[in-house]
Amino acid sequence: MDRELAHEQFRRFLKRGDNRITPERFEVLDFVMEYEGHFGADELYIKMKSSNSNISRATVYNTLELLAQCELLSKRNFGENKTRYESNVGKTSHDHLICTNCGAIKEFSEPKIQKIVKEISTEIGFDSTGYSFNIFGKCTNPNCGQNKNAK
Amino acid sequence: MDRELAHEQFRRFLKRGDNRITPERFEVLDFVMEYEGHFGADELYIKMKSSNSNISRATVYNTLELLAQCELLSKRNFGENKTRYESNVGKTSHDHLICTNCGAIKEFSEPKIQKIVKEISTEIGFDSTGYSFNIFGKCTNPNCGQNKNAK
DNA sequence: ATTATTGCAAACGCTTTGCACTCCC
DNA sequence: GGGAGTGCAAAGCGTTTGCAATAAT
Repeated sequence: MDRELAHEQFRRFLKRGDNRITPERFEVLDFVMEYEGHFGADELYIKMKSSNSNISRATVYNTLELLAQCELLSKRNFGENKTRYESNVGKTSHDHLICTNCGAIKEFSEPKIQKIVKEISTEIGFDSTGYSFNIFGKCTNPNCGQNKNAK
Repeated sequence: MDRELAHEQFRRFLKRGDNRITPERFEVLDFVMEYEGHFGADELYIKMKSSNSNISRATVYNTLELLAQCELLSKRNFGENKTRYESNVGKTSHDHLICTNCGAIKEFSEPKIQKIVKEISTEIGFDSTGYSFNIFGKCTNPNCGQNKNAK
C-alpha cells in the first residue's frame, strides 16, 4: 500500500541522514499524501491546525523540505513568489502549463526534456539534480478569466 | 543605438496601451539596461536611490512589470521566492543552470525547447505566451561552495 | 544524559496597497 | 481640468529565526 511504502521510504531517508523519527514528521507526510494537486506550506499548516493538529509552522516548513529531499514531494514554482508542493506518491514525473488568465494548471509529460537536461548539463559541465519547466499562456476553457484566484 | 531603440520600443508600447509617457519610466529603463546579469526589483530601487534618484518603490515595481510586458525585460524565478529580472536589450533568448551549492548561474540556448513548447501547447490546447526552464545542480567551479550567497 | 526537534511568537525580505500630491494628456 | 501616475509609509504575505520546553536516541 502506498501510504506504508511512503512511510518506509521516509523512515529510511531520515535514518540515513541521522535525522530523528518523530510523529510530527509522519503526520505531515500523511497530510501531504491526502492533498490533491498543489499546495503551499502555510496552506498545509492551516489545514493541519484546523484538523486539530498541534503541529507548528516551523515543523511543517522543515518537514516539507525533508520530504522534498527524500523525493516524496516535488517543489514547484509557478511564478508567484511562493513555493508550491505536490506529492509524488503514486504519480509519474511531469511538468506544467499555467494559465495566467484563470490560474488553471495542466500537466504534461515530455521525455525529450529529461534528455535535454542531461545533454546540456554534460555540455556545460554541471552535475544536475533537477529542473523546472513551466509553460505560461491562456487556456481554452470557455470560463477562463472568471476565476479571481489568478494573478 | 540600443538605448534609443529601447526607448522607442517602450514609448510605442506605452502609447498602444494608453499608458502615459513619464520621465520616471524611462529612468527605470535606463537603469535596467545598465545592469549586467540578473537583479531583484528592490535591489534596483536601492541602486537608483543611492544614485540620487527620487524614484519610489511603487514606480520601480510598476515599471518593471510594464517593461516585462513590453518584452524589453525577462522575468525569472530561480526558486528563491523572489522575482529576478534581466534586460533583453542586445541579448538573445536563453535559459539557465543554477548551482544550488554556490549560487552561480550559467546560460544556455537550446532551440529544441521552443519547439517543444509549441508542440505541447498545441497538443493540450493552450495559447502559450512564454515558458520558464531552469536546470538545478552543482557546478564544477573548484571554489564552489564557498559563496555564502547560495541557499 | 545529550541534543535534535518542537511550538510559539516575533522578525524577516520582498511585494503590494492606500493615500494625498503631481503632472501628463 | 481630469485622471493616470507618483512618492511615501505602512501593511501584507510567505518564510525564517531565536528560544525555552520537549522528547528521540
